[in-house]
Order: sequence, then C-alpha cells, then structure tokens
Amino acid sequence: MLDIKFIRANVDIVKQAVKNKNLKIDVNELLKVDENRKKLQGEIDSLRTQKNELAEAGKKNRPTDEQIKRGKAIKEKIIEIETEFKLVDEKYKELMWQTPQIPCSDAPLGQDETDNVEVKKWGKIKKFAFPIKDHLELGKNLDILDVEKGAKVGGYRGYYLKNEGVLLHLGLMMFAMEKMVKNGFKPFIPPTIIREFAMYGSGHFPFGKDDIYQIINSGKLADGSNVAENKYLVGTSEPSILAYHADEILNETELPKKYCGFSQCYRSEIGSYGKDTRGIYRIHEFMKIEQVIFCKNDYKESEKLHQEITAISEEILKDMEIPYRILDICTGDMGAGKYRMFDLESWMPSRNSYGETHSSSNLGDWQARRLNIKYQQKDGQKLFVHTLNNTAIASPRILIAILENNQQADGSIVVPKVLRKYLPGKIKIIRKK
RNA sequence: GGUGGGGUGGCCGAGUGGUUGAAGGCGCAGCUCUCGAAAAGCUGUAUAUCCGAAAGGAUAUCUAGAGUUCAAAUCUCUAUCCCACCGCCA
Repeated sequence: MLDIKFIRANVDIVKQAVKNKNLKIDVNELLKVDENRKKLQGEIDSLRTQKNELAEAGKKNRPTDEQIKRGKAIKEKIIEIETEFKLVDEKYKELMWQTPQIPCSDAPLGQDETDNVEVKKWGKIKKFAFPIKDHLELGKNLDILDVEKGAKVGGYRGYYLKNEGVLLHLGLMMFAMEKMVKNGFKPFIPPTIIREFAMYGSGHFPFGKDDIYQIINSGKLADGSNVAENKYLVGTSEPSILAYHADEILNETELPKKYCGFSQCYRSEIGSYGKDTRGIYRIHEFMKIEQVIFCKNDYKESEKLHQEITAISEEILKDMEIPYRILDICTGDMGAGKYRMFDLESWMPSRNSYGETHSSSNLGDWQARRLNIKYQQKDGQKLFVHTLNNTAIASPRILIAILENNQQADGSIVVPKVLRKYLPGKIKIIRKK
C-alpha cells in the first residue's frame, strides 16, 4: 500500500510503477474515488458538527421539541450521506490495497520472467560420467522418497519422505536454523493457520488468493453448507512473522529486528496444474525457514540488509556445495509489493537447469503500511518500518539439488559434509539397503 | 461443545445516557532544585483524516459491526478475542 498523499502528489510515478509491474489498477479512477470520498467525508463532518452542537446545548437544558426535531432531521441526513460514503469507501479501499510499491530504479525493467537478469553464478556444474537419475528415481531406489504412496494418500502432489530422506530434510532445517541464530536472527515457530488481516498485510491478499488454502470446517450447517472460517493456511511464515508486530510502534533502538520463522507451508498451486508435475518440485506442502527483517525507513539501510540476507542464503548453498545463480527479478515479475527482488536458483541436473530455491525481497514500507507497523525516532517522529524477507531453506525442493548433484554411478548419494552430523552414525553416503 | 466473566489511552485502572478524549496511578519528556544524580515539585504527554501558510480548527476512534436516542464508553443485538470452569481430545 502507498500513502494516498504520495499518490496525489506523484501521479505519474505511480502510473509508471503500475505499468512497469504489469498491473491493471486504474490510477485515475483511484484519484476520482479519493476526491469523491473526501467530499462526502467533509459533508458528513459538518453535519456531525451540527449534531454535536445540538447535543452540547441539550446538556444544559432539556432539549425543546424544536431541537429534537432538528436533531432528527440531521440524523437522517447523516445516514443518507453515510450510505453513499460506504460504497465509495469500499471502492477506495479495494483500489488502495492494489496500489503497487514503486520499484527500485536499479531493478531491471521487464514484463515477465524472461526479462529477469542473471547477476551471479557460483559453483562448478558436475559432469557425470554415467547416465544420471532424477531425484524421483534416486529417492525411490534408496527408499527415502515415495510419491506414489504420496498421491495415494495425499492426492496429487502428495509425497512421503522416509528414512534418511526425513533426517536429511530435518537436518537441513536444523542446519539453516543454526546458521540464522548465529547471524543474530531470533527463531520463531509461528501459527500457520492465520487470520485474513495478516494475509492482506503481507500482500498475499488480494493478489495471490488463488494460491492460499482457506479453512473449511467439515461440519455442516443446517442447510447442508460448509462453515468457511476466515482463516487461512500460510504459504510461508512471512505473514505470520510480519503480523506479529501489527499495530505496534517499535523503538528505533531495537531496529533492525531480525527474525527467522520455521513452519510448514501450504500452497494450492491452482493455476499451475500442468507445470512441474514431475517429482517434488512443486508440491502442496513443504517446510521452510524464512528470514524476516524489520528495519528503519531508509533505503540505504534496507538495501544493505537485503544484500545481507541474500548472502546468508548464498552461504547456505555454498556450504552444501550446490551450484547456484542469482537473478535480479524484473519489475513485471516481482510482484506488486516489492521494491527489489532476487531469486536464488540451485542447479538441478535432471532439469538441466537452475530451479528456484530461494527468493529474497525488499518491500520498503509497503507491507508496514498495510500492517501499521511503525517505529519512533529519537525526535518523536513515527515512521513505517521497511520489511525484508528471504528463504533460508525450503525443503524438500532443495533435496532435488542435493540428491541429484551428489549422486554416484550406483545410485547412492554422497551427503554434503555440513549435513552429515544430522544422520545417524554421521554417514557419508546413503546407499541402497 | 456447555457455562460464566471480561475487552477503556504506551501500561494499569475509574467510569451505567448529557460538565469524559476520557479521573487517578505508572511510564515517558521538559523544567525547578542539585557539583551531579536520586528524591521531591511543576509542566507536558494518543492516533488518523480533512481545512489552514501557520497558529489553530473540524471529525472519528473506549475490541468490531449494527441498532435505540435530540444525545452512547455507558442501553440493545451480532461478531470477535481473552480468561475461568466443565465435557471431549493430541
């Protein structure tokens, strides 16, 4: 969300951002609605002034019949204008929720993912002297991954992790968590069933509604319909962590606040039916450790922190010796709320390409405005914080890279050194039983 | 699922229709006192929107929404959250 005053004063900049981000919101309409809303609000205010004056007079003496009559007339007029105001206000809010963050001028301009710019590559891509297997085949043979049973029980895109697959998966979480704590991030396990406001706050609503599961109680009402609660399953712990400070005024001295959230994540993946159907690349639930930062309203600082959280994720990939690249995401692909965004993609041999495993974003104060998160400066001024987030680790998707990059001719897997301590006996190689 | 009790400013807490944007306390800021500090005293201390160059003014906000009334923190209804006890349960 943007400041309406900023929008009024910088119409062209906002329009340009809408265009660059490939959005449809009509800024002229917003301004018209805003103007109308202001006008109606003014009318209501002056009527209420009259009402209050009348009530003030009634404090001293019992109101006369004449005054009561006037009061009634004013009341009716207020109701009439308020009815109109509500309609206008609804439209206003709807449009305001959709106003995009102004993207950083350094971000590449572009329409979609084909315009993203590769800015870094790390690691040596292994050349295998034998025909490689993909993670599905490797996982099945080693009895650590089973998507057939996953589909049988969990449905399309269900999966079971088993044996060392589980230990590897949990080890990854623990490895990333330890790294985060070492870097001064406070660990959180947040709620994964959350209320609507938090979804709006992060910007997952109204934009990404399709991908979010809503809770429906299995019990039926008398008319046979289901009870849909206004609660949702998170797709990441980001909204839960952000909303932790909703409606709060933080102290400047406590910033930046660095948190990491560990949670199961749920994604409906509606709209991507035909995409990435093989394996565990695109699935309905996974575990993730997410980095979240609240910092001062200062792009110099938030951009520095953006580099920092990106570097932490790079370090995690380097520690595991997974080749990766970094994409500078273009304006059209970054999402409405973002100021700057980098994706980290890990090398996945079976895809013969990189696949997204991390996503690092600076949102400026766009989310903080939605969630009303401020901080007070020494001089007393209150400003909205900047917020940032990035994946620390998300599994099992990352297992694709780990299994496939470390496979041996016999189908066994060499465990990355940093993960060995999470396996019993600190085994170096996962072999077929 | 059942029953009962609650939700007031940064915090605690008073307040059952009109003198309450809200007593009192705490906290915080400034000043006085002091070599300095503590203590004490004094003063100040919400947010949002609109109008205004500013000073300032208007409106709204006592969980939220709806209603009663000339007038609502206060009465009614609904929702919601918290707490307690019972039932069920990992």
